[in-house]
Amino acid sequence: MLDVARHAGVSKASVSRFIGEDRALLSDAIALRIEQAISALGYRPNQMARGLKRGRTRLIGMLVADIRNPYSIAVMHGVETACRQHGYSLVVCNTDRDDQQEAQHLANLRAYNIEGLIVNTLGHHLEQLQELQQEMPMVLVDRKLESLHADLVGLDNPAAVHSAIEHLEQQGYRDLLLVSEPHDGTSSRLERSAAFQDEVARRPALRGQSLETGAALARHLKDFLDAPGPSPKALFCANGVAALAATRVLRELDCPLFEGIGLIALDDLDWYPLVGSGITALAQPTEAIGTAAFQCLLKRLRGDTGPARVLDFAAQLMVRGSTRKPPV
Amino acid sequence: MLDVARHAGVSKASVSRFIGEDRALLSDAIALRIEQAISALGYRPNQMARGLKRGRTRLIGMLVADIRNPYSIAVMHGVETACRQHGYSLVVCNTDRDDQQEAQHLANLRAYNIEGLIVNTLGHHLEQLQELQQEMPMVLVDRKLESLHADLVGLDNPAAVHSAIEHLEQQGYRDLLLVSEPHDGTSSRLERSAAFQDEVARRPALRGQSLETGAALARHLKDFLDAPGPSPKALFCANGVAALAATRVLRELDCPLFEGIGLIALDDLDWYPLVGSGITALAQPTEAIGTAAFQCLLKRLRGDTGPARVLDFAAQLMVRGSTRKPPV
DNA sequence: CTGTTAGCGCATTCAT
DNA sequence: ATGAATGCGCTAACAG
Repeated sequence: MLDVARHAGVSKASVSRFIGEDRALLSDAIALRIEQAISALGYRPNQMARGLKRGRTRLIGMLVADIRNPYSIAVMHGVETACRQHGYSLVVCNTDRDDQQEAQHLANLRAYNIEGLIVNTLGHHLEQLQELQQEMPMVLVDRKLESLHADLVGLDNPAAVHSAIEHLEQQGYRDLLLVSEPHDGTSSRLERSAAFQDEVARRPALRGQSLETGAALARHLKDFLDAPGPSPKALFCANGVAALAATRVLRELDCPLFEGIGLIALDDLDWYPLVGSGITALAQPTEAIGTAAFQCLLKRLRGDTGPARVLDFAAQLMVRGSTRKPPV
Repeated sequence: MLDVARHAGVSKASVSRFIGEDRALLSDAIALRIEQAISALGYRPNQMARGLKRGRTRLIGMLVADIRNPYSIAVMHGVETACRQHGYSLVVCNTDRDDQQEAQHLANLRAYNIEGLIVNTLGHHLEQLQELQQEMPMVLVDRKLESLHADLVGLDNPAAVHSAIEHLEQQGYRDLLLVSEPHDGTSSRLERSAAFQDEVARRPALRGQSLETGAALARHLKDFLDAPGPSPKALFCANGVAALAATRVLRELDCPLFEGIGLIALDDLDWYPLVGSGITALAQPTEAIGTAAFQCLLKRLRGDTGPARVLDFAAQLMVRGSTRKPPV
């Protein structure tokens, strides 16, 4: 910076003003000389130093539970795009669903003076999160934590489950099985599970049970298929991971996809059309969710101190073969 | 920090030593007092300031062409794990295959004083990359850029293609079609394409052509299927994206998967077993590739100035239904 | 072993 | 409209 100042025959202060938002205060002559000096020397301001001085690092942090989950990726893509459009950079931390890593990453993010945080993890370490929230705005994605009073962005789970069940019932399915990943406290899983019970309870024609993925999935699924009861049967997979696991098991059981059994999944993955007659899905507007999460943060950064917002997005039903031909 | 120093009745320097690697120089008594003061005040050192002073930010940058490509995610997961194990944090920048965004992100990464860079992009902006390479170590993943003299980590493409063609030939396929994404200069695509031509040329029994994904894919693929010629026919998809596109088209053409035609894909995705009779694949050791990329960087950061290394990993053949029952 | 001093690169008073 | 001076939080050289 000193080099630039000397090269332009001005003071560091003027260069600083040129770099920052005070460019209007400079005379055209000086601004021009600085601009030339900058490009002549290939000068790039050091963001670390700027951040240190102003307290604004232009950095947003995002805590992700499972980076290999396509949902997380899609949301993160939305967040990153929005960040860039507003001059922010995104620091992504993946916890691999590990509590210790979550703690470690939270500490790191704070050490790097991020200006805001987007959280999509288990949200254990409540104290740490609360501390962080004193220092910076925070928004929860797909996770509700009542005690945190943070902005919430996610799917309208009851509505999504409603359309799923409604669709299954209309298509003639009568015996439903909810397949989810283990309930580890993730609010969206609980919500979907509760909504499922609820929907089934209010429809006399339907029967509904639920199951968790895991080692015993194959056995339990077989039991479900073999058991007598109302028919036809259908699976409702609560997310992409569950859908993958369930479909895998169906194949292992030599169950023709999807003649003996229906299937609908929450989350729409790019390969769903390719499996069997195609997997019916409820697509989440992941890009919009990501964008909204960043927008929330931005509003807070700009001084909005209103009450915590809750943004619920709607899922879109994509009908494919897996719910189209219920056996009689 | 000053607070901690006062609370412990010592100087900032001692606190600094405690924080950093000079802890051994402190007397037990003082170390203890500092430790207590730190936890009493909940003090966390500011990484920005440390980085500013020492020139070591403990930050690694990674430039990714397409964050929605599972290959990139898998490699990135490997890199991130390795980073964390060595106390580094990873800043990921996604360019969405856009040259301008690549330039922008490169500038940003420099501004944030990252210590090393992992590149998995088109690698246009050669000048910028070369400049950066003066300032920090750099490793290319799945991309060769001769003029850059950087460490290279990736797949042994000729060997991988060799096993693919070998497998197809052994299974009885005779007419092969390579499906890749458009050749945008990506070295791995070129390598795979060249290796394909090469392998086919040295096998008199085989015929080989190639095709790029895009709007005309469906028409071209139909032409291939309908055309007379040696038989049976098989597709070789050069990566996961191509495999998705090709399989989608096969379904649209009502081609039973995979009775009329064989298919093998480079990259193994989690849903391959579920499509038709299963998609045969060559799995890349993505986690290992990511780890190796970081290790290269680490060696350079520790002073290794030897010649550029080239690390080629081997793919592993996963045989599934798509190459198992060639029609007669 | 420990404290003092002097910056890292920049933004911001305060003068002018 | 511009420059000089001060300090952000920390580390490194030097003394002691």
